[in-house]
Amino acid sequence: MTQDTMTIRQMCDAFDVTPRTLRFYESKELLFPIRDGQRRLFTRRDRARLKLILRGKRFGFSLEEIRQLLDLYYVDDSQQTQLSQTLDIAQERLSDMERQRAELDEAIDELRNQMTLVGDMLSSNKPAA
Amino acid sequence: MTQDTMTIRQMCDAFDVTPRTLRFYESKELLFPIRDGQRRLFTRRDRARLKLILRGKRFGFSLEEIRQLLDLYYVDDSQQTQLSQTLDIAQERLSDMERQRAELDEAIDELRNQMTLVGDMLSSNKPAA
DNA sequence: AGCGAAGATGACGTTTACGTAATTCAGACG
DNA sequence: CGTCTGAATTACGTAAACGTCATCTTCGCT
Repeated sequence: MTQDTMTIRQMCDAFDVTPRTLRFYESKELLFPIRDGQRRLFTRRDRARLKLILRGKRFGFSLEEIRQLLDLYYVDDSQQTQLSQTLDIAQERLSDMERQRAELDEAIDELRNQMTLVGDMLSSNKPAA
Repeated sequence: MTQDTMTIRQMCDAFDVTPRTLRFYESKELLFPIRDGQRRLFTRRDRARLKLILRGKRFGFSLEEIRQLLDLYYVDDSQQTQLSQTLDIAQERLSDMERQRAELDEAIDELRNQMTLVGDMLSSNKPAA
């Protein structure tokens, strides 16, 4: 079974990142590994967060934006007063993402068309050569 | 009617970018404004390209990646030999975008769920207070 | 002729997101 | 006990994408 905590190297292998990256994310308060002496131990929670971080990056979010999004996923009961504010942020992000999805659909269509055109140019000229 | 060419300021107003940005894009060969003396004049083609550049950025592409994509959109006949190679690049980009689209769907779903949960927490605790 | 606004041209500065040593430390092992 | 290995810390370096002066031209007016 998957262990409860992982060393930095295990994390690197599992997620294909460097130790530097993990330490950097910790310094930016995106991850909170516990310590065994001075060594970092990454918990299941850290792994879940890292997964979201890497996804966020693929979407073009900055680490700071990702940090705010992560806060939404890990809400503890002491934050109740901030919840509705957080919800507002989430609503904006959601709108952003839906806009982005619409744009992406459009862009995919355009790219497909363009590729068809280029493909036609290729196939219509080759026979002549 | 929209003019055939635009000054740098008109471009900035139209696309909400700075002059520096436009000059920078020219230096990176993303735009090719013509010159009137030493002044830049941006053509319809530059406008089309800039639109694609800004969209590409929203998708998280680097300027260099965008430059390669732009090449796909502005193919002249002298490039025939490179076309199929370009097509390969396009195919990869397309796959990337489709993967991103799938991930985005998933992320939107998760975010929606999370928001529902948080919303429930809010509405179930308020009455008690 | 003179002036102001728009634009051009360097050139150095800045932020983000790490890379890359150099050095240190702590536990494992022969 | 010496050493090797994995990891930590510190700190300087870097690429991308512009921002921000400081000059310098060049029109268009008055």
